[in-house]
Amino acid sequence: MDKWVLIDGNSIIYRAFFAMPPLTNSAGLHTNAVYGFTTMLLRLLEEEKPTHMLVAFDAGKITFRHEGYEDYKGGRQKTPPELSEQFPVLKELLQSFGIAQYELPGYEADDIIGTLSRLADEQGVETVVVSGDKDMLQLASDHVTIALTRKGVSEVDRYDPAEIQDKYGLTPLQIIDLKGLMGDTSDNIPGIPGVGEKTALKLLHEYGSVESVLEHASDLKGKMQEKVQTHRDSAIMSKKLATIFREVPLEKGTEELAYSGYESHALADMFRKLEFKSLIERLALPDAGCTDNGVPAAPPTYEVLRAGSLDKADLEKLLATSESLYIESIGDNPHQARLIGIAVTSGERIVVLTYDDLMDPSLSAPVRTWLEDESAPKRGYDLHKAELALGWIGIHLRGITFDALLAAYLLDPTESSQSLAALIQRHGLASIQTDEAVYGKGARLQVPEADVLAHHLAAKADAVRRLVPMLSNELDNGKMTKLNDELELPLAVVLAGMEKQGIQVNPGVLEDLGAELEKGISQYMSGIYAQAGMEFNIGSPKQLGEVLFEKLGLPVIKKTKTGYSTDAEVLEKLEPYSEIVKMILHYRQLTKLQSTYVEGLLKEIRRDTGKVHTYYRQTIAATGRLSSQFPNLQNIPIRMEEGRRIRKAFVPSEPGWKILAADYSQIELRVLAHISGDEKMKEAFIEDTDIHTKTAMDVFGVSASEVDANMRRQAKAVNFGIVYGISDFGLSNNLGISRKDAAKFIEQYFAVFQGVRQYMDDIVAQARKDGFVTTLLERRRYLPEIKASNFNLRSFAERTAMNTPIQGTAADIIKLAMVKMDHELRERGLRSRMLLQVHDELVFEVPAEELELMKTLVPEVMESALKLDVPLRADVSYGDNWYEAK
DNA sequence: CAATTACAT
DNA sequence: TCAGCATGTAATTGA
Repeated sequence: MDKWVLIDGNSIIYRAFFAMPPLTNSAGLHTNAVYGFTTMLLRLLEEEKPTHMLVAFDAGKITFRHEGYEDYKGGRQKTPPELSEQFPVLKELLQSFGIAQYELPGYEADDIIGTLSRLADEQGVETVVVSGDKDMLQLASDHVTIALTRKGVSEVDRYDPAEIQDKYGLTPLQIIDLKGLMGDTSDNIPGIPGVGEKTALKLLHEYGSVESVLEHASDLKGKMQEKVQTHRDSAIMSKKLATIFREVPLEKGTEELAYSGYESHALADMFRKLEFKSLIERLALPDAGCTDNGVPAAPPTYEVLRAGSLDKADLEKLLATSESLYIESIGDNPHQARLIGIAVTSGERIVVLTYDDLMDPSLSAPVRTWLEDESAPKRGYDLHKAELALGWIGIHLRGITFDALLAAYLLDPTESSQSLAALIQRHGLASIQTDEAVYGKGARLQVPEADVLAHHLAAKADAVRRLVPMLSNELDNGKMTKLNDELELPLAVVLAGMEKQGIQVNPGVLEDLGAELEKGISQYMSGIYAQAGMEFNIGSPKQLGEVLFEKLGLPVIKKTKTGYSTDAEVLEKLEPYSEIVKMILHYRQLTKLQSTYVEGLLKEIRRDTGKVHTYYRQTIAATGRLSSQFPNLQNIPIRMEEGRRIRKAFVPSEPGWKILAADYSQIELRVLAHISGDEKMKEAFIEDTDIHTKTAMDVFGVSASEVDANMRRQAKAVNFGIVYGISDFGLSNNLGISRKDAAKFIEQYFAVFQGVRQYMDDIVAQARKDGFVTTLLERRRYLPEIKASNFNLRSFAERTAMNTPIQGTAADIIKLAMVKMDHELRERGLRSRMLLQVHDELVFEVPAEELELMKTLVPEVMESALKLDVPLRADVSYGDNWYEAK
């Protein structure tokens, strides 16, 4: 079976250029676009295994489209020279790959591809068209799928006609009509001014084509009719321009597109010229001067030793001079992860112990001693996870001095992958085998034979050894060394301690609650069935939608991509129409509590200890917050009484002890007051007044006694909005007022808190200038999209620029408090234990005799964690369980 | 595996 | 004109 892959060369190289960071070889030649293109090619070759392949290019500037419309592609930015110089390089590279390329004067790449895809259709050949241009969707058919690049170049979304129908409700050919109506700024196709994608789709769903829309123009309402009438010609011309010409007189036969694999030497030479070292290794291409084919690239320079092959003294010596270690465990939940081996490097010597080796005291005694030796420095990757995996088999990891995962997270917390493989790639190190290749995946996951495992772990430990100095250096450049060494690294140890300690959960409480919930659920269920007049799966939004909107004929408020929306917001609006709606809301509430919190939590309780052990992830949230998994203990209900009762199940693990909780009051607004320096806001906190009331007073210009509940509520919403990076739309949604009123509100707010406005303006400007924002402790977040031309992307980045320093600094502060608190507990020899962190709250279990001390110590530590221009405040409470500690 | 929904701060 | 408030995890459904 033949398989064709047709690539829109211009489109892809353009995308690649803008998606990749700048890259040059030592001769100063820019190579980023070619590099991006190449990675995409390699992926396609692997995934599609084409028998025929073609990269089509636009030839020259003038095409037949200019004959009717001179401004076609007018107003386009000139191609930057950094990109132009890469075109000839790409063409040369394609030659080395042995991939056909084609261009024809007077036609665009689209037309060439359109013509070939028509041939493919006629001959029934499976074909994939690769482009960054949505126009190409018009070529989709039973045999032709369109792969559109998504965010960068290596990721693509594939579309066949069914998916186009799903996404747009259009046939492939109607994509042309879509363009005819909405136009395309990048090609300077006008369409109908004022008609965007939404409107165009609505029209097409109604009338089917541009021509039909024009015919029925008189049916349209007011403004819309006017627009369509005045721009009839434009619409027709736009449609013509958007139509891909599929009858190009090709001079090439399809047999010339045959692809039979690349010749390693030619490709290797090309890659060397471009200095794509990682690709040479990835494809195991031959070294220069190496005559025969298939010689593996750059063999590892290190020596892999098994524990058994070293005598004790030799092993101890190696450990004493260790540079890095890698500890491997398999499984998502580190508390249940299976430890499978450890590798320790010292220069070019790497010793590996498998799990069995580690369980054999005669082999592993020195290693165990070393792992637990606080004074023996350890540099590794994800040692937090490792500490847990080791902890559960009775080995206490001590002396962590560097963690490549943490460092990578600090360097760029939004990077999509912080996996070791990704770090290796980003730093241009020799790539290693994927875990999937070594361990398999899913059901076939298994630990390989010891020798294979040893080599894999050695490769990882070696990579860590090479990464440490690079990452360290990068931290230094970003002024984050202190943040790393004094906050995140110590915190990782504190977290592991809290997690190993766990929190006691009383299953009886949950079971009783579960039984009660069950009763309520079945009552609501029968009520809902009765109202609906049928039984159906209430948990299925699809079935629920059918019942509500078709059977019962309730008005449709909002739609999702797949059907009717049935979220709480919609249901609340539907409440007046039918009794059933309220029952559904209650039913949802109860089933959520039942499945997530009662059943979910019960499943996580350890049989032996009666505790749950969450896992705090320190390298996930872009702002620096922690996240919690297995189970998530950061979203246990509190607002609604029914849910709040879940907290009664969280109890002290020793008789007579209490649960003590302390939470920061308004930490984010205090942080904002500090970093913005806004005098009014600082004053509010210094005087310790209720911030929302104070805001209401100032914004509405009334006295404290005149602030009613509604005014305070609105002020509170504005304060929240401010923290999130406010927009009039967001606020209007939240308060249920018009956008205009919301805008007025914000204006009044800023008139009062001028320092806040100044801060918001400054931080966005700064983000635009530097490309990133920072917290008080220099935690960094990059915001490349702040320069995007797309309004949504840019707005999102702007809000993030406003929010991240606030939320991130709040995260810094509580992390500091945790490290200090841990220190205090040890220093003072207290038995109290820190158990949980919930963003602005810390939870402890405390023996009776320490209660009085802890009631003052905990808030003291929290409030003094970081000195700001406004005081920090923490409120303490305690009780026999988490519910009582309120 | 993506989409929807809902819980927390 | 368009579109739309920050950060997460988890359960469930259904392709």
